[in-house]
Amino acid sequence: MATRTAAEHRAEARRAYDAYLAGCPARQLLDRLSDKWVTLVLNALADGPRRYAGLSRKVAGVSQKMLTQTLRTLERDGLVSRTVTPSVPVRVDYALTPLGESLLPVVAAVKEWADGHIEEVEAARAAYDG
Amino acid sequence: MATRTAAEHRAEARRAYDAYLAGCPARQLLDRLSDKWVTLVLNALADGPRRYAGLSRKVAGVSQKMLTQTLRTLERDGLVSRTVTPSVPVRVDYALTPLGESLLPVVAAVKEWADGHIEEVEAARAAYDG
DNA sequence: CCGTATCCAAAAGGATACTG
DNA sequence: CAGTATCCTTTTGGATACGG
Repeated sequence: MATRTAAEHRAEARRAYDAYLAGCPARQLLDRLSDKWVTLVLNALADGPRRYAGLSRKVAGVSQKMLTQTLRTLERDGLVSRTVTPSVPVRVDYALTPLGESLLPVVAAVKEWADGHIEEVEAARAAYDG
Repeated sequence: MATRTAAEHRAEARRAYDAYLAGCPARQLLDRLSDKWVTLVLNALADGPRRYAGLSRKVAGVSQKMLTQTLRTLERDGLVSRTVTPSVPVRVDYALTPLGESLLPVVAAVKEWADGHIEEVEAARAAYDG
């Protein structure tokens, strides 16, 4: 039996990790949800459908590229619906799907926690830095 | 009064956005929480304190660099405590602080949602791609 | 109005080597 | 055991220009 090098050990560990990821889609989904634009866009759709320009205003500072990219991903994942009205100019409405609605309370809770505990966090930072 | 160029408009909008961010620390905190390693490490500490190596095993695939960086940030933000026992070799324990405990249900809910809805998301993706 | 396409700078993050 | 330091690749994401 051949001696195994450290590099071979590492390569094997990495394959095992990749396999685990492939076999655990929930981990990948968790990574997806851990995106700031996802959280912000879902929260922006909390109180009803919005048009593209409306979202762009609500989620201040988001670039066209990131907004479109995030919306496409959310649509593909079944969290957001996209409705095109073929007027001139075209009108596009985004809304939470039932699946997206089921996620909303969760991401809203994250936002609320941030709102409610920012002062404690800042105090901790000041203590740590000082 | 001078005519304002498009570039100047953009620059002003960007300053306004930056100012808003500076005045809204909750937004920055939300961005922090929207980090996959943060979610994973906090969940890894859910059932009690863990040592560095233990966390490294639990959060499979995390590099030393990212684990240390995440732990330092969480410690600075007051979410995780770091306890050094000066034995030989040294022993370091990480645990959730009360503040971290208050956040745990929220991030645990995100994880649970991912676990419970991954099949629906994958079905949506298949429908979107097909 | 609602995007897409491209380029490019900045940041994230893994690999590796080394230390108390 | 629990890191730190460095290099270097990959990814992210903003700016800009253009199209249906």
